[in-house]
Amino acid sequence: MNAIEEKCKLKGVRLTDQRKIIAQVMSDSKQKYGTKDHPDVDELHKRVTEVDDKISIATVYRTVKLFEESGIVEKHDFKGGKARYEQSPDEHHDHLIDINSGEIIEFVDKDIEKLQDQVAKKLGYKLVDHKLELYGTKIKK
Amino acid sequence: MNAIEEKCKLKGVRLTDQRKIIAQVMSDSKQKYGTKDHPDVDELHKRVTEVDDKISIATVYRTVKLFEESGIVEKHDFKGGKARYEQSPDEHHDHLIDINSGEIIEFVDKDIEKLQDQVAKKLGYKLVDHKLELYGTKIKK
DNA sequence: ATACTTGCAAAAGATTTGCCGCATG
DNA sequence: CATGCGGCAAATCTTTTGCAAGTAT
Repeated sequence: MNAIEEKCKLKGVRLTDQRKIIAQVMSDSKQKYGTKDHPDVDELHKRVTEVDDKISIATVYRTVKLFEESGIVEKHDFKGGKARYEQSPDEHHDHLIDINSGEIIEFVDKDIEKLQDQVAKKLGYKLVDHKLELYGTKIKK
Repeated sequence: MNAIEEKCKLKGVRLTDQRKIIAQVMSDSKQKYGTKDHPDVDELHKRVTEVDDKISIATVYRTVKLFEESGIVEKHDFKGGKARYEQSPDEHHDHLIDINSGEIIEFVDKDIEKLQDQVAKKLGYKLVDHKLELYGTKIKK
């Protein structure tokens, strides 16, 4: 059983055949597709229909939303207009997006995180969430 | 003449009556509406039609896009689905969004900026752009 | 039985575009 | 005159939803 199914069980999210397939595809996106990708709904639908071509795109939308509300997957609104998803990571990370290739590199920087907390506090706020996206071009060596 | 009109002239963007009104409304958003707001297209249209009720929402869309492509205004995709705009600031800043009130606080943190550059470089990238949004709740004292 | 799921198609919300008359250089 | 601009409505794109039928508990 993949990690997403595990979490569904844990959170009491019912696992139907369709949801299992979507869970599998999202889990696979780490292993199968080179650099871990962050597929949008269209891409997910394409992949799940390779397993079962009866699954409608509405179900994919409903399922990612359900998973997101249960904290099982994360939604990102990178530039481009379509929401993109990834399995919720064990520990938070941010993203650097290659503006030429679209490739996404994940990174963690504890110092930045700490500074964010401090900035929020200084402004009189408790930090609840944050979004950090870096956009860059590859340096040729 | 307001700052947006100035920039249009500088960049050779033709100033029609409609564009002047939109430029004025965007410039005013700093002064007139309490905390500087970052209005979406609907809100802009509402304000613009108070001056000239013939202006269509398509024109507002076309104009903010034009202004954005000329670097005169900045577009933000905060949570909420609709793009929001602000006059391009003289110096870059990031945003803290109050998740209860929707209020937006602008801030600059040079240390965070520096770290972002370093992170990108370490990953083999030249930083071209970035987006940092903090979401928080007000601390009561 | 009862409540939840799904597929389909229609609806909704944000944004863009084609067309055609109008304005501006 | 020639090119660009704006208004309107229709089109597009992503996402959501109503409904009726199917599935799981």
